[in-house]
Amino acid sequence: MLMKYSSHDARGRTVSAMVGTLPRGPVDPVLWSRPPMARTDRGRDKKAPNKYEATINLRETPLPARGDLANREPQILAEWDRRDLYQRIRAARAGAPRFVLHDGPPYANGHIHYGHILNKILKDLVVKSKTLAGFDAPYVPGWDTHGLPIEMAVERELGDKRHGLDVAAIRTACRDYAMRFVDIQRTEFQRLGVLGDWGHPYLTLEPTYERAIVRALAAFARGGYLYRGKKPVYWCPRDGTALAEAEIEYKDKTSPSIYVRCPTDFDPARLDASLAGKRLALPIWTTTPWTLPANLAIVLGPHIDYVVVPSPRDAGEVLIVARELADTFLTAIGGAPDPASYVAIGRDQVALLEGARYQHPFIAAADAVAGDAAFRVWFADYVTIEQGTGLVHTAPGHGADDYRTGQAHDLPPYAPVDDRGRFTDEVAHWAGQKTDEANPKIVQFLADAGVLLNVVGDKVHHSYPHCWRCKGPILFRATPQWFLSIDHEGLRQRALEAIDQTTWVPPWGRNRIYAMIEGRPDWVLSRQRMWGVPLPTFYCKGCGAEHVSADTMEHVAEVFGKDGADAWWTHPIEALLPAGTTCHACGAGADGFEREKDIVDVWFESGVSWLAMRDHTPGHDDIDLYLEGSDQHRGWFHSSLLAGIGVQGKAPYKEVITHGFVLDDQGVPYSKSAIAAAKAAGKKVSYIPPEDVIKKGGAELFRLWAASTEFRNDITYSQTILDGLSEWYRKYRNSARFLLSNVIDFDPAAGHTPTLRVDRLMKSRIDDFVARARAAYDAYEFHVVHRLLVELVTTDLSAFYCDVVKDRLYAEAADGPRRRSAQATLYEALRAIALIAAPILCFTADDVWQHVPRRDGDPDSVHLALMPTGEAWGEASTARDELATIRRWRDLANAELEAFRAAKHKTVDAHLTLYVRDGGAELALLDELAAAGDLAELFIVSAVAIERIAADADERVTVREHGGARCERCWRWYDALAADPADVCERCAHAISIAVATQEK
RNA sequence: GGGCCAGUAGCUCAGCUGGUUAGAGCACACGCUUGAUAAGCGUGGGGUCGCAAGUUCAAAUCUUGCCUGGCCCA
Repeated sequence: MLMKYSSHDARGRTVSAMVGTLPRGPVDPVLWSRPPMARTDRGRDKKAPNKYEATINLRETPLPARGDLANREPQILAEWDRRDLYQRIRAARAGAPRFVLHDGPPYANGHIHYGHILNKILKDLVVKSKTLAGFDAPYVPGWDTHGLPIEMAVERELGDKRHGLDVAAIRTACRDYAMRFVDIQRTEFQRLGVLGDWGHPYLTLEPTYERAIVRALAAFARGGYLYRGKKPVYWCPRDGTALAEAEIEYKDKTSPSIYVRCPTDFDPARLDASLAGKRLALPIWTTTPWTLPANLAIVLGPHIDYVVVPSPRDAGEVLIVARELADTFLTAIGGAPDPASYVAIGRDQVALLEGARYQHPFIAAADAVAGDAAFRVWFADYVTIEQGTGLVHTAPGHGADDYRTGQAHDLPPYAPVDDRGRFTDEVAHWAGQKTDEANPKIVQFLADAGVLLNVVGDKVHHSYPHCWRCKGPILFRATPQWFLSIDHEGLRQRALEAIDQTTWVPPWGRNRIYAMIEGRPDWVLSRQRMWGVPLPTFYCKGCGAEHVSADTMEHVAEVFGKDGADAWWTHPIEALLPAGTTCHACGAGADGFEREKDIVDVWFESGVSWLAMRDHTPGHDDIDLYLEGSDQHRGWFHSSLLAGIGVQGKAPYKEVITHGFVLDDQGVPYSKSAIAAAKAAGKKVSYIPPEDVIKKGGAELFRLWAASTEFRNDITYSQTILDGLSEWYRKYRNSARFLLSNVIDFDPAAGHTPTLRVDRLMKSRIDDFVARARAAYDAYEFHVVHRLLVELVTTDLSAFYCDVVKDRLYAEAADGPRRRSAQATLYEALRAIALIAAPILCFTADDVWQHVPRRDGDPDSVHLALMPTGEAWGEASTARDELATIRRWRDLANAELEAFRAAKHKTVDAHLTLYVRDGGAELALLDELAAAGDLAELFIVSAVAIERIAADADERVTVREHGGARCERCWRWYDALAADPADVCERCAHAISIAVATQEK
């Protein structure tokens, strides 16, 4: 076998084969190996090839210079899939300490966006880093598949066809729709390199999941948390159905505009002495006269300034009104604005009105549904001074704000309007009439009663909610809903305690969710929809009694577990009830029951995912971590916590991590819609579709982006950032190539260790890096890992160690101790940067790993490997100090060499003199390095001399031409060269003889 | 309007419990190299630490207010 002057292409391979250190294990030639870089373009070099170049230890690496990630990532993914990498990791970590990250289910609707990308990659960083740290860290993705957006999308797709379909058929269409997007999103998530059990995700529409939902409800029912109450919802009187926020369209509408005075017996002199002897009335403004029969309170704003104005109709009466609205108010009721006549009322005096009684326009106090609590003045933040009077007519059964006020002051959500929008018999004059029919009659009635301040027929044109289906105006109306009581059995308190037993990252997450739980009202569980899991309750057709039974629910749960929630609509009612069920009130049998029509809030569904996982994937009973965007303090963290407390008495998680939102460089949320809106508003913004990035630079870029940013804050995304990350990627990849090409002939089993001082120092630096990177992974500080990697690769390896050690690697005898010592360090560096980067650069690190000479026990994928432990430099570290010394003197020398180079000299021609202060550790170190003959290498010059100077003299470096003779092989200058060949140095002569001898074997 | 959070060079990040001329990488400029070459090395410029008060011998670091932005509510 001859290789002495063989072609460049063959050389690397030949040497490698000779020492037998090609990567062991299966190597797929198509995927993992690329032809070595052709060097035929060398002919273009200005200089002729060095005659000794063939004896230099230049190796090739099969790792291509360019990532070509857009093409290679899919190949690598296919390879992972073919080798069943995820399941092999599971098998490899069987029995190891478990770490369970529980996936928050994205909604199965639409393609993934940047928020998803960030979230899934962060989760993958956790899972991969835990796996490399030795944990058994499974990842089972999930999807939220029920709910209104899907149901609405399906209704749109079906169009008029939906009218002929029964519930089961529509639900089937919803299921198909959801599954379509599960498949789409699964493909998109997998493309990001996220490893998980993609073949068996958890889905909220699976029968076992639906069973878990009902089981959780049963647990709450057993504890007595469920009750039926009333709450205002959007209601379409033509379709006879409740509507969700998303089903509302705002359109302009003309409505009556009425100002109504409500007299009080409150003495206005208490507001201001000048008002003594007057009567005070409260003017309210509304565009929905039909809600007046349900008026139970008037609300003022605590932060609004009020004035008292004279009534234009009645000299003995004064009206209180928001100062800002006084003029428009008086104009509207036919008076003349006269600021001089206004009496400003201090906030403290206005506050005296709290709880004051007023007289309803047409209902006597004795007839009030709320008894003594009705018809009083309260204060609330939602009062504005945009329109009206600054005094808000409040009907707890007909408005969301009104409802809250009602809750706060023991007022019922009174709504005497039926499903068709007709007044019930409770309403004296207009019973049976539709609200829009009754409106003008009510206005006339008010005028006749002398409480209308403006004139009959005043109108207002305003934006008003309409039904998305029939396009008609909607009502806000309290209807019966199922609630989960938050304060029953101390649920709220126990949830708050559980918050304090959970680790929140970042720590302020604790305060955020704490405040929300502390202040939240009861949970409205029911939704008037089809696409979900029914609330498993029944009603007795005979006596109307509710049947809310934990035993019945558990029975229903088992039915759902077998047949799915469709059973609610398809099975006979007897199949849904345990045998022998009777009405607790009248004793009627199962055939006398009817089933609930409402379904469960999807937040309750996702809130029990931890419970559903127990049946889905064994070993998920003990969840460590939830990781979602910070908006989930309100959402999933919140619902999961309450479900956890109610069902098992503790939170379903031990630790909760949140990340911020993806914003562009101007702070605009990075979503298609927000970017479009910002664009419309004249901002210079643009949206880069994720698929474009993947096509250009691969998903690895997204992973770098997610890892390099401090995710607990909001995260900026821009082309500039991607460009910067691409640069770093190239640096990483090239450095890995350099390392690979210089250890390709290194046999890890041969027992070489770093022996030279600088090699040992560098090995120590790598150990420190590894230890710190691991600590950063433990703290989920991926951006710190990223920074550590950048610092190690750019500063320590590329700019320092690799540069310095090149001479030894190339010029020393291939198997010489000085070269092996360097290789031993480079080998550790290579392993370290592959293993530490693996969670982040999951494709590239695995690619690199394929070419790393294997140690016994090394797996075929980096993701099956274990991270090294490393050893952090302590407070006092001689290695750190010594490296700092070397780097500092290099900096001093480099500054001097700048001028030397400017004078058309090469650095390697230089002879340096270091003027080092006597008596210190620095001098000792430099002396030692000089004695070992390693100093010239460190400065990449031909020679370095040391001069001792006084301890207070100025440190400096001088440079001059070395002179003498230049070695034709290593290009350094010497005082004398070798005898044979006569144009190289002694060292090179030796290396040549060894190389020739080896080749002739 | 309320709750929570953030604001350090063009970009991404350091800067611990307040203490020397605020650091690093990338980007930029200039130079070197051609044995990491669609690479590598060196040198250099660049920051009112969001703004304003205050506490202190001393503040990017503590306090207050304000501005800008985000999330969640209203």
